[in-house]
Amino acid sequence: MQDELRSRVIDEPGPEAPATVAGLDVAYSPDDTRLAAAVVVLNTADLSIADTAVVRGVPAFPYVPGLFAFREVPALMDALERLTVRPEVLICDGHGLAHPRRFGLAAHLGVLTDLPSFGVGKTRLVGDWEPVGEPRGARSALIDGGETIGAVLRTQSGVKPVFVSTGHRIGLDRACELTLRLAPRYRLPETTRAADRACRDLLS
DNA sequence: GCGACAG
DNA sequence: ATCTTGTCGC
Repeated sequence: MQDELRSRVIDEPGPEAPATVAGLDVAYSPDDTRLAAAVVVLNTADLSIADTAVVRGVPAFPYVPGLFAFREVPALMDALERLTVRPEVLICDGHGLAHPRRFGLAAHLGVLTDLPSFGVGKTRLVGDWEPVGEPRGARSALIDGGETIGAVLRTQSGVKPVFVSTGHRIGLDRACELTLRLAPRYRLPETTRAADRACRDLLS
């Protein structure tokens, strides 16, 4: 299914200066029987919240590295459908093309919604990289099988870098640029932080 | 057979 | 992802 859907990924520069960006995240109950999925739309200009959609659900699939999207996509699509404001870019918690078959969660959601999308992951799934420079904004190419599949980006000096990879209808440079703009103070972009809070709140 | 393995 | 324990820094 991933090999099939991958053919629908579009490689283009993407929006120059999106006015709205959405963060997506999922939280689980301790026993793994329930979950909450959130999509929070932020205004890029001041990082204020433009819209929020949160839904309760159940895991649609066990956690299997490489098949992660099948676990979270159903609930995230439910949340996306409840949005009032249509975001210009989707920023997912996980990888885009930095995946064994080049079709991680961010690419999957991008194809299903046909919205520009990319992933910001906290740890690597596949790929190797050279040490990243220390200052904020430094980046190193994430390489797998001889091709660049993403970037290891330092969003804060002296803090562990994040893994940025494109999903659909956006280029890596713009994805990194946006990630930096959305992470003025913390390691993770405000989109991810806002979504993480929203779904965690609904779960508890 | 052994190590790696998004969230 | 979630839980636990401990340390560092503002």
